[in-house]
Amino acid sequence: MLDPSKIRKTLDDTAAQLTKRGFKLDVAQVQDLEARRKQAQVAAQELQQERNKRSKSIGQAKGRGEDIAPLLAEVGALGEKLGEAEAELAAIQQALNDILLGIPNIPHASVPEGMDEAANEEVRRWGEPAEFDFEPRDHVDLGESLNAMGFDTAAKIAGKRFVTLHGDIARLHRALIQFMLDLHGGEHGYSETYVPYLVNPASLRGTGQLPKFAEDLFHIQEQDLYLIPTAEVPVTNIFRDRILAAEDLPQRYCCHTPCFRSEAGSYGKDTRGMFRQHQFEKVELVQIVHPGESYEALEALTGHAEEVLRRLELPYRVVTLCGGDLGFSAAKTYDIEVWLPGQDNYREISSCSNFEDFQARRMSARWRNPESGKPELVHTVNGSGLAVGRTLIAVMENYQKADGSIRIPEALQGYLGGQSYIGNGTG
RNA sequence: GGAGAGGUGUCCGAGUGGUUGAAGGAGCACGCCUGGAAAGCGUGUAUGGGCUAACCGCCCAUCGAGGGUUCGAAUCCCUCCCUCUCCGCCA
Repeated sequence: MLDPSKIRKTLDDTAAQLTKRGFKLDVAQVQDLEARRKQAQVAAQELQQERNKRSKSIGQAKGRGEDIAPLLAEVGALGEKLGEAEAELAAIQQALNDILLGIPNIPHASVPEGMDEAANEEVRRWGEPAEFDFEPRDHVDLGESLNAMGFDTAAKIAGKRFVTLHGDIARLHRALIQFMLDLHGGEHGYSETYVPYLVNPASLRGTGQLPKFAEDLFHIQEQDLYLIPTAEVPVTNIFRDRILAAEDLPQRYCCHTPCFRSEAGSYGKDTRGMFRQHQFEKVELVQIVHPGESYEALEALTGHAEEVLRRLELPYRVVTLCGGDLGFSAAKTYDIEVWLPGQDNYREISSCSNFEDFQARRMSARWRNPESGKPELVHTVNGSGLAVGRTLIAVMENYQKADGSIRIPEALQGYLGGQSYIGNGTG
């Protein structure tokens, strides 16, 4: 959420900044509601003040043993008028709040102009895509020939966009999780965390998935709980309604969870394989930082995610998302894209974002600034480090051999009892 | 799941309808005292919002959440959430 008083004071400027991401703010509507809010709020508060004064004097009269009947008569229809004024104010505030909750974050000045991914800017590239002296296969072919991936089986058990993994591929999948957690926890200074996979609506409102993006989530009606679409939701909400001491910043968490997404808006997109699934594993990096340090934190966090790919020796590039491609809550996002020989393309494997105070305001996550002595909003930064399913795909496709076997990256061999190949081949 | 107890400010804790935004204590900040410190004494110390160009100031809201009763609710009633104790069940 943007700062309501700032929107009020710099409405036109705010609207102009939002056009960078293709969002049209209805300035006239906000102005109208705001004017009505002001009028209604002043009216309601004056009536409340009147009520408070009279009630107090009734109490005082009663304390002195006087007859309060005439005072009660005087109050008359005040209560009714007050009720009406409060109801009117509540309705206006509700309407205003609905609009406010639906306004996306303002893109940072360094975010490139543009409306779709074609306008994203590549900032760096690492590694060279390997040359194969045979036609490289994609992970679906590889997985099925190894009898290690079951798309049909998963469809039978659950439905489309699920997978079963077996044997060494399942072990490799698990090893990737361990490897990532050890790297971020052990070397990058993140504290490993375990969280609920079901969350309440307030948590999703805090990070920005609700109220606008309910159709992307799996919802459990009976208890009104949602399956998490990313660990970002439960981890960031650890700090909802909290005030941290200055010395508690920054907070850095790494967290492995499954993620659940309905993929409602992506029918027919990436339907082959396990690139886009309803359920996937991810190791998430989350930082709660001093507002002056969030952009340094974003650079550092992106570097931490990249380090996973460097250790696995997987070629990748980093792009800055343009305004139109930016997620709802983000002020700036770097996508990390890994090379996939099966698609002959770089594909997203991590998304690292600075949300500035957008999420913090929604969830009232604050720190006490010693300079002012007052609670002020923190900044939140997070990113995937990395999406595990996609990393598995990348390892399989980049490390495949002509006979369909897969070499295991050196960084992972220790997690697999020293094993160096998966499959029938010896290399 | 059954029975009971409870959720108050940074923390502990009083308050069961009326000058209570909230006693008292702890903590913290500043001042006095001291050679310095401790102790002692004094003062201050919630959050959100509105009016205002802004400061000062004034006002409104908030005692788990949401409704209700009342001129007036932290206090009474209802619903929900959470915590604790005992019993049952259980990975």
